Amino acid sequence: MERYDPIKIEEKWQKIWEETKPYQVTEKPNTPKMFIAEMFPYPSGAGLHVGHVRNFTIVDVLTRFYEQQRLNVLRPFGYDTFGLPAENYAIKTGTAPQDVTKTNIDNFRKQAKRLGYAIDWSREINTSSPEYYKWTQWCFLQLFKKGLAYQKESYQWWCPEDQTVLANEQVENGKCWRCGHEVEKKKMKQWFFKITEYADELLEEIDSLDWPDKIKTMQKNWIGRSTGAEIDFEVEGGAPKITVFTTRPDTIMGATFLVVAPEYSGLEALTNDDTRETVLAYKAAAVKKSEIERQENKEKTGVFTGSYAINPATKEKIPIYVADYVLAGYGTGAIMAVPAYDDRDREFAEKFDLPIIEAELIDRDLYGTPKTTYRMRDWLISRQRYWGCPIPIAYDSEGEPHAIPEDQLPVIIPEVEDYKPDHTGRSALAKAKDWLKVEVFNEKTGQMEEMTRETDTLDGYACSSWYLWRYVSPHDSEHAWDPEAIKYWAPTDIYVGADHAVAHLLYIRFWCKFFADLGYLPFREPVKKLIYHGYINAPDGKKMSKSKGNVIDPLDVINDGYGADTLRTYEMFIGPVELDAAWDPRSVGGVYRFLNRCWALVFEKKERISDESNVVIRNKTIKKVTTDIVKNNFNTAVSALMEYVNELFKTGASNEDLVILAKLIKPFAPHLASEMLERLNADDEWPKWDEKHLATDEVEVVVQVNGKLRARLNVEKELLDDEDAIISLAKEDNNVKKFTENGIKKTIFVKKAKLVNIVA
RNA sequence: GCCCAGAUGGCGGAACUGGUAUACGCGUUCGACUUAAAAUCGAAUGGGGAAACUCGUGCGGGUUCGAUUCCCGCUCUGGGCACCA
Repeated sequence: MERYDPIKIEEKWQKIWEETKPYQVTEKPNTPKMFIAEMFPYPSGAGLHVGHVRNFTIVDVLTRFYEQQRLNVLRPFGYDTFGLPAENYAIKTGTAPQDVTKTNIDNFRKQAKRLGYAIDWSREINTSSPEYYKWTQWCFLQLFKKGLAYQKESYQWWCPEDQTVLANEQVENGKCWRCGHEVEKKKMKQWFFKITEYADELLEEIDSLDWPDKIKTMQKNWIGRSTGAEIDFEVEGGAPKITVFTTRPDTIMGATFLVVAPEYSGLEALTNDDTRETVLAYKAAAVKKSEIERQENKEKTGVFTGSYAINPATKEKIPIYVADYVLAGYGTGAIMAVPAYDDRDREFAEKFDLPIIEAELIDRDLYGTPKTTYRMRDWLISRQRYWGCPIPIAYDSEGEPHAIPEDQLPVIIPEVEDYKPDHTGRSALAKAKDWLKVEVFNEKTGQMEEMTRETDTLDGYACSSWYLWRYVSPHDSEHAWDPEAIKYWAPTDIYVGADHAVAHLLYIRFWCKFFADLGYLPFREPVKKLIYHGYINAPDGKKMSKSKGNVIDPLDVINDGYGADTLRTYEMFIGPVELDAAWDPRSVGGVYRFLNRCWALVFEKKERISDESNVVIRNKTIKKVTTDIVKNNFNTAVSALMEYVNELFKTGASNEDLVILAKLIKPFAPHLASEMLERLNADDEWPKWDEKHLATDEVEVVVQVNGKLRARLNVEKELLDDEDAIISLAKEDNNVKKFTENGIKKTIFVKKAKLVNIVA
């Protein structure tokens, strides 16, 4: 008797898929398409972890499900390869990041193939390959040409450990998202993408997206639109007027002082000989404070600048303070303080003994001009790192930036000896002296000129802001994406991931809108449906980590003899897709037993019954599994299959029963299903259910008295249409009679629930 | 502090649109097979009770013939944001 040997059959089918390439697709104009992708992985040296497997398997289940329905399904794969881990490894060992990356990609590819994913391997992309980042640079230049990539000198988050600036989104609790070191503020000239240009559209289109509410809310909060007004305050003694932003212009009668941020540009002009020293010292201290320090100590601090402003409503003379509770990057960096209406202002007023006036409210538009501001800032994209996409810019002798012409792309990352950034604040690219010099046409002088290249590289998020579109024509050397192919495949129908709720998912929307405006994309939202799945924790419920020694390696699970099908099916069965789950080795065994039973039904139990015997459960199971997969209830889809198999064990199985089983299980356990289908001599086309076979001839009607279950009646299906007959049957039941001795007030029959409730 | 999500057996979790709470899996117990064990197969399994029955979905109220589901008020847990004027 043949035993279920997953290792053997998985090897067999993986070899077949490698040779026949059944998942390689091309545009078929008359066939409906489906474009499904996961958030592509960063290929670490550790290889796939169980979270990757959950991510990729969700995509695979959907891919196979729609493929079995004969849709034209694009399911590509790629690697997000720029970034610090490879670079830090390079610094430590002297190995080129290019080489480390290649090794890791090879390993990831091998492991993904071992899991039997239905990937179109001809479309693999790698963000650090020159043929890819050439087009990342092209994207940058489009933004640059439209003025949406620009330079600005400002205070920025700086990670002293990684020697680079960070975007707002990359600072978590005042610490660098990569190394965990506390970040500082540093004044630098940096490149930005003007995402705020699209703030309104990014906000307003959120509601129309088929995305989890959690993510939608996070994005709305992140953009943080607030409407209010800007109000000018004249300053006594000739210093420039101060414009404040407020959401409560109606409270101006109660504004008893002004506060400006430490980084406020006109700060020094507000000081006098007596206050200058203290004010500048306060500023220096505030700027130096780490984010952690700011958060830990929320006690209000500040100093008087020495100047007074005139409240335009009351004409009163009010003092101007500098305090770090006012943020330079929001609004105008200056506020009117209304201690009677604002808790923070009150705190400050109490501490510095400033007047608190419960003044009357006035018309909002009397003294200000309406203004909308956003919490979201422009996206800082410069990184002082070696292992990133070089920014295709060169500077002339005046320090003015010029685009590297598109026909000179890609700007290849130069080879250097030492990948470490030096302490000039420039990346290791600055060490490639020959590379730094480039001849570029200067449109101002009308001449070719030797210029100096930009040494910053792009934030890795730039590379992942357009990769979904690259998948449609990954080897196109003429375009970032082919205009015809993008029309057929994009936008992405289903996108699956577990991270990047604001950053990546906001950036990709921003670029989509930008390129739609340029006419390169025929849609304005890149992702129709987003599946945001939970993490998988260790059996002890804690996060898996190398240091805790509680990491489950998916390849170990496979090689222990369970095989890829068990691993895949288990991870779909582990719980609701959106929730975190804890790994349970014993449940893995349960899933393995289930697959064994599927095998046994086909290969060990040879007696077959008639196709009619199980027609009801068969149709029910088809319906349940189909609708569950559409709703992404993968755990209950697997449960339904388990129930079906348990039933087939009890009743025996017909040939048709087994064919249906194999087809339904294929998205989860494709190797086993292929083996079963081969034996049963059937194709894998997704089955349809027939509504008329969803109920048996005899059905059970539940009888309640006062909402409590008192009897069950078995009646002919047709009798459900006869309410009076059912109710009299129910009343005749002996147990029901016992509870209705004192008379019946009312009866309720619910046909759909097959339920009678008698109110006694 | 603000916003979001959640709380169901010993455990992970099911439950359509307000209609039989605990599907499925794990664990446990018993039985079959075996010299034995493992594997496999079968049965039982929310608490109390001999049973009839009764109590049960975080807590307290409410609406309803009927509430895990809807409403009000709490508690706790997870996540996000956090001096955004």
